[in-house]
Amino acid sequence: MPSRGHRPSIGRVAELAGVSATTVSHTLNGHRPVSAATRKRVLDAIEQLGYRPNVLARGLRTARSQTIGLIIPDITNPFYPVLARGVQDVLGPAGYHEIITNTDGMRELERSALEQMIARQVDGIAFAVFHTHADDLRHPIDMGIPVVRLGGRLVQPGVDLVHSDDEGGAAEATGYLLDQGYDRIGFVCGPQAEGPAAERVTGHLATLARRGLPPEPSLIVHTQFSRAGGLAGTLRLLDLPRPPRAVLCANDVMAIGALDAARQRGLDVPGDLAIMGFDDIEAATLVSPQLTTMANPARRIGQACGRILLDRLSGAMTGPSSETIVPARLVRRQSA
Amino acid sequence: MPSRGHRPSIGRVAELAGVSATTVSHTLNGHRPVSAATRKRVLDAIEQLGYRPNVLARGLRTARSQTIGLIIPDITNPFYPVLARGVQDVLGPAGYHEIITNTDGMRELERSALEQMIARQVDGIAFAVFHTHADDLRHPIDMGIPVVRLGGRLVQPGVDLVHSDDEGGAAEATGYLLDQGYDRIGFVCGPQAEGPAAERVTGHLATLARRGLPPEPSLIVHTQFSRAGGLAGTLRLLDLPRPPRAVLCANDVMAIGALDAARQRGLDVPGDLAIMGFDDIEAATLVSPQLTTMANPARRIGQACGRILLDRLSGAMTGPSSETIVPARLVRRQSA
DNA sequence: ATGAAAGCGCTAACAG
DNA sequence: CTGTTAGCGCTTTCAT
Repeated sequence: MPSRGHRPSIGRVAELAGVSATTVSHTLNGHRPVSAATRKRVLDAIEQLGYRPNVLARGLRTARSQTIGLIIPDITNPFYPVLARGVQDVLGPAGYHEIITNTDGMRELERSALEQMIARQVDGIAFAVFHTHADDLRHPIDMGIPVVRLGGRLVQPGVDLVHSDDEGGAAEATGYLLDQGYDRIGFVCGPQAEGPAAERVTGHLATLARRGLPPEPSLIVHTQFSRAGGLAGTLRLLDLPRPPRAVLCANDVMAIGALDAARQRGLDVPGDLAIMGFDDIEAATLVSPQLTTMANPARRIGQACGRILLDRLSGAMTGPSSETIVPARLVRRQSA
Repeated sequence: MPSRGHRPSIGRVAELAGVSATTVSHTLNGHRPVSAATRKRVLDAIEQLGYRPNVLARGLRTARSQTIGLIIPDITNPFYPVLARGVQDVLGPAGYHEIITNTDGMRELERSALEQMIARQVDGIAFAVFHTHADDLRHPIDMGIPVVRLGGRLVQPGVDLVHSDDEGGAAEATGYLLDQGYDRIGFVCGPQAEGPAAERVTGHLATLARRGLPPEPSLIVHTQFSRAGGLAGTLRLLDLPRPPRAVLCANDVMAIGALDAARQRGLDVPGDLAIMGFDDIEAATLVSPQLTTMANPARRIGQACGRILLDRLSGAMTGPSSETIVPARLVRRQSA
């Protein structure tokens, strides 16, 4: 029975087993052969004392903390937990843990989070923040810490980039609606296309162009990234002289607002009006009718991030920077 | 400019500033006076080298890692990120970081997570897992690590307990509906009341009893904890000879199923049928009509947990174990 | 107001 | 196959 409130050290184990600390160390991490008899004595001592190797001490010695830092705006935003889980899918089995810091999008907090990560000797950093100057990442890069940036498009030496294919996703969504026979599609976008939303507009227009369809400026409305915004934007489209029979929204929350608009006008969805969202949030399956949407591949992004970090840490990857684009996936729910 | 790939140590700083490591240490954490002149030289050196104290090394010396472990089933379940954020609200400002482990509800993973936490020298553990034997927590307790259990009702020496007031919340919800003039209330519950759901049934019945209303067994239906379950359960209630005009569901997802049932039967909500949920998930505001519900105080629970951990770590709290019950909050959205 | 030295728990040369 | 020794970066007596 381990004694209360006291952590046994490798030395205590060695003492009890009648061997040196070195031998205990090697039985534990197999860096050199240990005789079966000795191994058993060591293992017994460990068992008896309830010994667990001190990861911090090991890290001090080996200069590897087996920890990676994840810096995000807000774990409460449902996108990030999934991302975090994706990172852990890959890094967890390799013995890494992650520490997460929320910045609420404040630059000062982002910066201090990075310094904290350095102070904690993280082996790698996953940085999921949109608006950051390249300068802010200088310190970790100079320290030789691998940094992966999640989202955004800024290519920067020393920083690997992973993001979803918003452009391709929107292009696919638009193509899907066109294939369903809707030749005029409304697009409900944010105030001014920023971040991923900009790429989504681009993708939408790209498909129209590729299919030889002239872009109608009146079919693209700018509004808020919210349920109310989606409602207002859709109503504007429905009030057009020749309203579209299908609307594509920049995200699911706006699409839910579009459903409100349809209900308000007594339109059947998708009979009278087809509505598509983007992201595949949980609520997409909880509204009626359920939303057809492009699944934002948060988990895959996290996994890709984890793999890159692992490759950097093992030396399997050495280039100055890479870019990984994870495809969005069409999720059909409205049988239009 | 800091040199690439090399972390300066306290010794390097001391050297550059022309003082001893001791003095650098003390300028940093103010454990003894340092002359203004010296302080400036040290700070300059730190700035120049881009030095950050190694938290791991400090922890090795002080036997405090400034880290707490959070063990949960799945960060992807929207309840837990909010909980985690609550914990950080309190612990973050005190200089603690948290490492999170997902167990997917598997006992073996829960156990190994606990051992990992010990190996990482966490200063405290927040354990949010329903079905765990008291035995599993023995090791951390024996090591003298404060453990807070989140959810569940098991009172155990050495383990502080924090959970939401599911019973009181359901009692309040029932009272609210009665106050609205609904004298017969249907309750849609899970297969067999387990976990928090059991307390919610208890609370519901308690209010009925308190108001002198006889319990009608037929008004309590058992079904699945899902949207489909909520739909089926509500239909069963609506098919009763004297159907209730109000239904209270054990969670929001089921309540959304209840909305489906109303729509299917052409009933206006809340005009013909009032529907209440429990938890206040994001989707509660995204369905139509929005759900009146009892907000599960995840963030408050996390904060309470953080405060307890902090008190235990500072020695401000010393009893063998405590129980904290965080009230659920009524969120009115259907103006019935 | 400042330094020297020891030691936290561990791993990795370097012996044998 | 096993042990001795040094040292990772830091804090903390004990001196001065």
